[in-house]
Amino acid sequence: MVSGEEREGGRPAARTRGGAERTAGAAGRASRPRGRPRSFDRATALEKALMAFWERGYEATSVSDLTGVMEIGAPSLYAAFGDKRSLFDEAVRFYGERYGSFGERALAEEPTARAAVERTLREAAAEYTAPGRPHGCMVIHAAANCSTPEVEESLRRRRNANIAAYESRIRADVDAGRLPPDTDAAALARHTGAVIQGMSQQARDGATREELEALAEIAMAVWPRS
Amino acid sequence: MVSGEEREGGRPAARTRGGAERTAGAAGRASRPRGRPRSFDRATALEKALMAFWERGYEATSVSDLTGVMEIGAPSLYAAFGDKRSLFDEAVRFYGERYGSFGERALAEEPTARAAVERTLREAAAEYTAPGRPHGCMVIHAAANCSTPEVEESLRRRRNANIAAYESRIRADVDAGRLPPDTDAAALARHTGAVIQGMSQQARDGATREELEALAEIAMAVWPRS
DNA sequence: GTCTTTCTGTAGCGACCACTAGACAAATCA
DNA sequence: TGATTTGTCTAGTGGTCGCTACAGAAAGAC
Repeated sequence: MVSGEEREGGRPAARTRGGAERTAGAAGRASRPRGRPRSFDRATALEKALMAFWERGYEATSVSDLTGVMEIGAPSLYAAFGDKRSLFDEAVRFYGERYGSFGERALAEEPTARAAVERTLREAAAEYTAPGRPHGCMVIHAAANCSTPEVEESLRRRRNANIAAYESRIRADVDAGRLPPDTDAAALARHTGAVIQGMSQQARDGATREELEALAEIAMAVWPRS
Repeated sequence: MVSGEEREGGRPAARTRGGAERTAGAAGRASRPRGRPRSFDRATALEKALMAFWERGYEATSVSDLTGVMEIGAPSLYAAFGDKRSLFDEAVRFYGERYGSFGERALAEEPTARAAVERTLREAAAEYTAPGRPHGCMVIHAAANCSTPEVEESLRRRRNANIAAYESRIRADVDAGRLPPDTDAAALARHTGAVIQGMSQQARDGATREELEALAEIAMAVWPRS
């Protein structure tokens, strides 16, 4: 095939030929690609697929659904994106860059973990209910009921990594004295995660009873001191 | 058919003939059921089905999976339970009675909403991670990615009803003076729900941005006052 | 124009889905 | 002993799943 990249299964890899990277050849000779040009825009087709996956989840979105919303035939989909799994992975990556990065941004830009989490929660309320796109977080919802273990595992690791990111940021604030030294960083991070995806989701993802009990105890602090 | 009960589709309804309700006839004549007796215990088969649905969700649990764990043939399943939807509904009802009622019990038995919620959270940490059965809450997880709208709607109403129950109980405590009068009962109820199923899940179920923002603001109260 | 390359549309692959017809088995009733 | 009733077993049904072979269409290279 064109370049040396091949997938493990022997199927040819999805070729990418967007508007930007069409310089080819060895000596920088700017030649337009040979053969019949693609009749659809790859990026917008990917975004349509993302919306479908986000709305209905991985399993419940059939290739027929995808070709419908992307307005292309099945062979074009497979030529451009590989298979359903690869298209989903690429959609999740696109989602992470475009829609799901407000939490990381807050962690990077706010001076304290508290400010970062407060901003994250405020933005999540808006992001998760924004009009014109599916509600909620794609990473949290698209893996449920998934019968493909690899997809489930990949998304689970993303969620746990998010919680770990909160935890390390909180721990850094504790070490720096911006939070009291007796702060239970792990439990606090799990509380933040709980407000985002819930105790039940975390239990499915391997949290222990002790971890959930610590989360529950901290959650009680929101109650008024009478 | 045996009795007048028929389903709308014209298919015969699932007949129940467990160990307790085998008195039949008009004049209380205790006659054992005619015909070949069922070769499996309906209740244990239902519990096996419940575990499968709880573990994998509705869509991802095929009838083939069900007949496997229930150790019966497909015709026996359909004769005893109707169809996959009916079996799932019955399993959810069974789950609610057997595993998912600790929240309602706490609301009924504890003197204040605070105590009820505190106990519920503590018990949830144990229930959601109990060994020997699937982790997490079946009602929260079994509907995700579901391509059957009726199932999704039914479970969504259950979740919203749970939140409404918390809200009314909190409102009762506010009215009775056991909580400060400026308590935002709806937001507090949504916080409790959030710790159980998360902001994202609620956004999928129709919560508005304003509701989620109120939840986020209250969740910040767990942070230490420095 | 012809050749080569690449994409697209039709049409269909085998596998699995939820579900069931029909023959046989096992119980009660007479 | 039949006759009746009901459950189970075998072996499928039509439908959808993810995926693809193949022929034709549309571009550059010559």
